[in-house]
Amino acid sequence: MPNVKDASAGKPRPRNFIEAAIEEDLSTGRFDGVHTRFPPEPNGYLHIGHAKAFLIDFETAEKYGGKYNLRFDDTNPIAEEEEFVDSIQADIRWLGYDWEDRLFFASDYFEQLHEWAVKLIKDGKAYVCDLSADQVREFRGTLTESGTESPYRNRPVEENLELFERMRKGEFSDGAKTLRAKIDMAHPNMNMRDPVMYRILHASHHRTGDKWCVYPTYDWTHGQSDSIERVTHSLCSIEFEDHRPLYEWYISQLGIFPSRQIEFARFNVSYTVLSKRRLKELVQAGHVKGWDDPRMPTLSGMRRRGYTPEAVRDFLGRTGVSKSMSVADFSLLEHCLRDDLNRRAARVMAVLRPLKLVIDNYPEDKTEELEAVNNPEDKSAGTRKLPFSRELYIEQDDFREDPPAKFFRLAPGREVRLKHAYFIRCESLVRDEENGEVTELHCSYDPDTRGGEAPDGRKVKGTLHWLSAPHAVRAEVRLYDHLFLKPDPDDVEEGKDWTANLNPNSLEVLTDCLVEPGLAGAAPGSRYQFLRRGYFCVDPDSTEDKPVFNRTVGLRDSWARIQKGGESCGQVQRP
RNA sequence: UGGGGCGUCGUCUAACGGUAGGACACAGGAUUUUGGAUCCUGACGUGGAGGUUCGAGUCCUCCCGCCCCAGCCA
Repeated sequence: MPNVKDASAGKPRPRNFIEAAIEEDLSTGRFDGVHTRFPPEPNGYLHIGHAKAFLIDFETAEKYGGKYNLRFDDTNPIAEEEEFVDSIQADIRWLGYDWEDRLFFASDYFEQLHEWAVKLIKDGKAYVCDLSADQVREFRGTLTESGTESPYRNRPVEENLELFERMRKGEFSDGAKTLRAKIDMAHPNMNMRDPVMYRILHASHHRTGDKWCVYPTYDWTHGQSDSIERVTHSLCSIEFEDHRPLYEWYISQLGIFPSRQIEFARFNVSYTVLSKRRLKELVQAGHVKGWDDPRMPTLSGMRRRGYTPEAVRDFLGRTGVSKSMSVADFSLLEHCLRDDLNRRAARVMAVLRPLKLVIDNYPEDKTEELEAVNNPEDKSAGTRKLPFSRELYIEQDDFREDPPAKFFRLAPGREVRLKHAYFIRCESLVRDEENGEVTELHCSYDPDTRGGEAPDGRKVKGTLHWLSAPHAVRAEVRLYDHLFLKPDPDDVEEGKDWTANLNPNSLEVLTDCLVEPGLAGAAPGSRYQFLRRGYFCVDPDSTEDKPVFNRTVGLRDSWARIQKGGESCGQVQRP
């Protein structure tokens, strides 16, 4: 299994409340092993919140030497599609997990579930109800008032059996009847007020086709599926806590393997939203380009953005497992990303907003090759040759005609180092006659500083990245920032909704960037560190002659912080 | 004003009834051929009030606050 481990791997992880419960079960003999499951509904793409959930399911099983299943909870044919069955598996595999031969579908248990429903009917524990959806709601009562029993509640067993059979055959229209468990309409827990077990749905299911006209509800399916698979600990999110009595009721009425449901808090991340409904809205309203838009918290979006499975797992592992409301800091994710990428990403140079620079005392027709290390954190990554010539490009913001305090970069009369190359001094500049903007810098270089070191021992405060004009390759770079302006997207003024917090600048596309010649034709998914800028990943939109890069995460930028003054930051990334 | 759950630095989390610790974030410094990385330092917390105890984040009582539930969604 995924043994790659994060920095925190060595330290003994304290036991969380789930592990404490499991150890209790093991010591009392309630269970003699641990078997878990991840039960996604194939109705959308997985996001980081789902990842947190299956990480808990899978790693908990592994910790106790047990197995885990992947089971699709496909009980609602109207919402579910084969496409998601595939994407969900791909996303889980991407994070490094393998359920081996334990891939299941709740729909595999439809026949068994039906038999059990018949048993409950025969036991007088379930009945066919003719109330409409609206009536069922009215009869259910409210949070503070108990409900009213359905007039169909005491139908004879034989009649229930016959009606249920006819429901199955499709003799009734959608919604005309339901099969309900007979529990207690006055129960303080709404879930126990005669919950619906089956609804009539003349819909085609992605796996069972048109075989069924009745489909089981979540409550009637989940616990029994766990039981069939002999899942010991059915870990789920906290909103199912008040479903537990029902989960246990069904299992005990049936007298089958008693899986235990344990709930944990849902996972949230600052500056984003994690509900399928909202994610869908972002896609449909065109706020993002699709489910795999690199700004999306979906696993497919994060993958495209260049996030590594190791960093994502590290992030998820560093955040807690508890029952209290939790919002993980996006900055922790960024930290995990930088930590991982710093060790493995090859360094290259890329100029995002080019400013031409001519070295007047460098021979016009000369080109030389300079050696550059690929990764100072990993000597085994080796070195590469970089072409250097008289005409170069540097970053626009690496030059200031009138440098502010603490600005260490290039300015008139100043000397800086070109990374891996030479010391250069700015001698003069050329302006655009119309608007007065600086369009070109003229510099001199010191041939004795080849490689970046001065024999006389003099120092420079700044080191810039650069590209040889005739050798550079054109590229498109997409810069991403938080999707929302506030840590909590719901933090809006009266009358406005979460979309008011959408960050209008979450994507900035730069089309005239330049990168090292070695990056032409880089394979989609390849990751690099653009020196002094951040970590970037090749996007699938890349073409033979024009690579496209996504900024995964910027480098920590203490200069940006100085410029911003005391104002706290972390959210604003500018190259 | 029904039921269920949850409250420890800004965030996520530790702490047999015995010095409230760590990580991220933040602030300062050292170092540096990336204003990166690395290293050092600092500031910041037990929702509140009582009670038990030599001693309470931990035990008891009351209060306050937040989240979930009235789908034939999951």
